[in-house]
Amino acid sequence: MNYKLKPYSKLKASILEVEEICKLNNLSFTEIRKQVFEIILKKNKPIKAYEILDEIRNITNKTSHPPTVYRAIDFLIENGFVHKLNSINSYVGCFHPNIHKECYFLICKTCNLYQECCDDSLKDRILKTAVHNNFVISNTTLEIEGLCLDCSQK
Amino acid sequence: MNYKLKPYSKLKASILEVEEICKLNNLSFTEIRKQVFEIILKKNKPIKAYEILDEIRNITNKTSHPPTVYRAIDFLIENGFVHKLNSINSYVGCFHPNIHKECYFLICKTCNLYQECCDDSLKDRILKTAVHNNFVISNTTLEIEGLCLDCSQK
DNA sequence: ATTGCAATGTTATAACATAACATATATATA
DNA sequence: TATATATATGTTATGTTATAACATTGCAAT
Repeated sequence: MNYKLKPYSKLKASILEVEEICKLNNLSFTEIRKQVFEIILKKNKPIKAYEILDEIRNITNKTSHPPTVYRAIDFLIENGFVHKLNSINSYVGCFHPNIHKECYFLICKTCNLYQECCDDSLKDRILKTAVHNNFVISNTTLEIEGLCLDCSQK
Repeated sequence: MNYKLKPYSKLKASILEVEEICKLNNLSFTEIRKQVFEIILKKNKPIKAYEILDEIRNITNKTSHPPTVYRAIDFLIENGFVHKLNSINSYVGCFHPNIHKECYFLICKTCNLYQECCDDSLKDRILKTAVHNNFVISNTTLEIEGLCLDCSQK
């Protein structure tokens, strides 16, 4: 059955999913990594590294430092649980960690909400373009900035 | 006739073309802006802002500061003469300043060479994806990192 | 000539990210 | 179980990228 999850459950489900993936692949989903992942998911919008750092400090009451956060982010990105949006130096959780590492993004300039758009024909088109240019892709950044439906109607 | 230009002429041609565009559109292509543009073109690879700054200091024998460079870059980007590659915080000259502001890029991880790929069907596909998501595009970042033909054969 | 505006100069600092080394914790192996 | 090894984290310092804010200059319009 395909029922909707409440936001809270959705967050919890994502974490459980990632825990599962890590277990299966022998990756250590440590406390810090879990905290950072949860912070990113909770925000539900692109979040900055130093914003995460502030959160970590709040949660743990410790004087954490940038490398702590950046290392956790690196781990999460490497394993496809989080993506970086280069155009705005921010990080977002991945909605389909099981399916793919690469995503394309629509980012609303006004409300900051983002959508992953994992359109296969787009992916295909990009691949074809690369092939046409004799180019071997290792990593694609596609970020579309603009206005979402709600904001474009205001 | 469609003959090739020597690199020097090509650079000069680009500068003349931009001068022309500026004249027609009443934009002031000042000395600094011209210098920065020329430095970017000469490098012929993605170049960093502080690299440009060093060059400017060399050329002018003055103690120039970051804002000088960033302002010039802003001007050049705004008017479509230069693009920023967000994934590597670098800048490149635009090959078709007359035709469009948006370009897509193939960036070789090994030799750093880049190609603009202004494939219409790709552009079309991106637009369709946006429309499908009720999204109004203002700005698109598409950067494909990987290996160019030469480097992939080594 | 004077006013206004666009461009540049200058100082300082904000925002983003990593190097390098010390310490702790987990895991594997004898 | 003790020891070695690798992995993860703590900590300090610094590197890199970018902008705010205000002063000055130079040109253009009235």
